[in-house]
Amino acid sequence: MGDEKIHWRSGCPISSALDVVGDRWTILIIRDLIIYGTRTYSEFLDSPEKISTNILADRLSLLTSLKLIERTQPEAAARNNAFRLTKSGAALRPVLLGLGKWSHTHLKPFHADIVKIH
Amino acid sequence: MGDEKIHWRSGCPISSALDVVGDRWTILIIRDLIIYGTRTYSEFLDSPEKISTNILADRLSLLTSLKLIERTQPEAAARNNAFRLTKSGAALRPVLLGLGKWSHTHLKPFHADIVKIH
DNA sequence: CCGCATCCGTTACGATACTG
DNA sequence: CAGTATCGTAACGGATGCGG
Repeated sequence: MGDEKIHWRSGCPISSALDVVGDRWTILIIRDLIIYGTRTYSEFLDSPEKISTNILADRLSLLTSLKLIERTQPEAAARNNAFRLTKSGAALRPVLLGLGKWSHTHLKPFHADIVKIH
Repeated sequence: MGDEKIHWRSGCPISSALDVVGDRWTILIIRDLIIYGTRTYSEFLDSPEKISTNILADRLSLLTSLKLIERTQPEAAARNNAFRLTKSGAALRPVLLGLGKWSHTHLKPFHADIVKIH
């Protein structure tokens, strides 16, 4: 359920960051939290990229175990619950903004439909 | 071989950036170019994370077609060749530095062996 | 209903062997 | 040395089931 141990490929900090967020979906979940204020499981499912339920559950579990996100009411039932960023997760904001800016500047020739955030 | 079309999941710039560099290896190749001055195929293979030959060839081909990197001597034979960043690829530097900094600050509790770059 | 877990076909990865 | 071919394995992705 997502909390299987991470395989750290090296001691390089960039490599280690990718061992955590270096897949197609994890950063999108963090984007939803940082930029769009997404909070619940079904709100994440509504994002335009259409993550599937098992992947979402797996990543939420992993991000929780690494303390990038946490549940707003740890004691409450799942249906009443929501997620929010921790300081650690929120600290990824400049990275995401940098990615978005780079994308908008350098990927336009290959993907004309890229829009600006906000 | 790597230049198959990219599937753009949405118009979101962050999502689009991940459609290009959102896997475990692509950013490491760019890291090698930006931070360690790696230039040749065999030098990439020597990185501590040990990318395999087919993945490396595939990613180099993809990054070339998207003009994040280019060959230093396009006309020369493969064995005499090397890669370098284009402006577009080099523009990812702040993103990589941000990732490294985040990692060093927030991943230490889970991976004590993280070292600093340089 | 909502938040997952499970099943299962398909795709991507990763190690190794091999070729020009 | 710079790749390509092959093939076993792991991850993904969609459908569905199920408990609270």
